[in-house]
Amino acid sequence: MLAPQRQAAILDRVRAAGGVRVSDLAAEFGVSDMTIRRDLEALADRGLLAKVHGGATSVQPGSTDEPGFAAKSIRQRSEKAAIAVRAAQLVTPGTAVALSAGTTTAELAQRLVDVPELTVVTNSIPVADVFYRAGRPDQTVVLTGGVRTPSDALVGPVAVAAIRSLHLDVLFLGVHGMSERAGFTTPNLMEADTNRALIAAAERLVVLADHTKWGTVGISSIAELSEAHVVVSDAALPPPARATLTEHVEELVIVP
Amino acid sequence: MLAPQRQAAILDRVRAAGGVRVSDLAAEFGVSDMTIRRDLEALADRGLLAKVHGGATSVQPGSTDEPGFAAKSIRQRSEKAAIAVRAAQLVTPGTAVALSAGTTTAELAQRLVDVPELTVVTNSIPVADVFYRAGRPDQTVVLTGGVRTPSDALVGPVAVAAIRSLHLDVLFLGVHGMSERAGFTTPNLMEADTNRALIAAAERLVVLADHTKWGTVGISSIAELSEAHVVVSDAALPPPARATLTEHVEELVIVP
DNA sequence: GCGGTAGTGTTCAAATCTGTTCACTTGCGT
DNA sequence: ACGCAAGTGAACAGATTTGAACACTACCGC
Repeated sequence: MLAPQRQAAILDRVRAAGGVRVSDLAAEFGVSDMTIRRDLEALADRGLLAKVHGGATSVQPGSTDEPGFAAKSIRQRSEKAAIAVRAAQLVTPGTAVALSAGTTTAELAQRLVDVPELTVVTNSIPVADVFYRAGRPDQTVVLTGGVRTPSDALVGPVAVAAIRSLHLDVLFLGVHGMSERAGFTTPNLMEADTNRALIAAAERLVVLADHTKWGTVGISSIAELSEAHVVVSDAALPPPARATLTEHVEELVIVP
Repeated sequence: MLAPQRQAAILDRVRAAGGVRVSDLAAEFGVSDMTIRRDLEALADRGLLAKVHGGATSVQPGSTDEPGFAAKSIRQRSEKAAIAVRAAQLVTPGTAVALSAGTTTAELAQRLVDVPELTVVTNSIPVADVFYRAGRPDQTVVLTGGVRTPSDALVGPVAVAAIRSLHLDVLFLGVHGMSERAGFTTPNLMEADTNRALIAAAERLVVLADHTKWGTVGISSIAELSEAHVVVSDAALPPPARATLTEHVEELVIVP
């Protein structure tokens, strides 16, 4: 077995089990402890796991801040952050806003903890956590109920029923794909249901989608392009996409 | 198991149950008391929990509580654990159970992750977390929505509405106080509403209450004593309390 | 108050893990 | 053929973790 293969396998083990032991890996791959240690050191240098006495553990997300998720997505994250900053400007103090589940909306949540008198409705546990940790007494956070998906969203009939009983001023929706034909889409059927309920409960719809989302089509449609009032995206969005979006939505906001 | 993994697991337990005992953890992880103490010390140094005589508690309540309260709650933990073990025996695989918020129900949750085909409804984020981390595909966990209280319970109209749409076989209810006159009580008005909704949605009501709860009266009544089908308590419950409870409820279960 | 029980921290030894150094093999290009 | 760089294994000294013993302390019931 080649070293890069072995390291990839180690990484899988760490991700799956949460932690590995040097001695176990050495026995399993039939190499010496030293070799495993060197593998772990290489992986730790790339920020893919954390070396500890006796082995290694997966890097725990959220413990400190955002320890390098993967080198390649750094740039995309800064675009998401920029989109979140711009979207935060669309929020008026004292209103009721909804945030769907997703990394971009989680980023937006961080920017909204300073908005006074805000009422926030979300089906994302991480998003609710952001506001809860801030602990502002003038803000109200409502978590919709439901069944938890692997991406920490709450979905299903309970979530939909909870959302139906509420009326929001504006929904910030993170999507997985958008195209002229399919509109806004997600790969998760249950999440699509929940998101449609959120759209129905909100006066206005703001979609947050970086340029990589254009042309991607998830299995399940959430809404037509024309249902969005505002789409916030980044400068790398190609001109044809801009033209199509401008045609369908009230306002297309591009962040630098 | 690696030391950092063990410490992370300890932290989870503390957050879920509000407190842990050294001896319990030592038995659970198969290490010596000293090792657990050193883990707790390391975590306490990082401000992640508070060490007390006999174990550790979540760092939250340290600011307002009089000294001694935390230690006392730790000492009662083994009683709560025994109550949880006994209550777990009342659960039939394949049924739909509800768990209210509270440290005792969190303890019970740990005992229920091994029950096959279980559907769990709860308004407690820590309880939902316990099942979510176990990640059993045959179990369904439904989190009711609502506004988050300082004790990580979800309450309010959204929670009540979500619960009303569901029908459960049995509810395990943790209470803060019980007495003949006031029945089962809690100090939190909003939680009382949610708990009443849970009672209405469930066929049977099992109340979990260690002996210290007898004679305590919270501001808000949840239910009459006679509304409970089963009460599970511990051996330190005084004879007069036993007599009164036996008179009102179908079954009084005392754990040794 | 006072004794008994349970919990705590210190100290020490054993076990285990770690990184460094050096030797060896293998594949590659000059 | 030769050098050489990368990868690996072995040995060893030093560091870390763990468990047990023991003297000390805190808490509870009486």
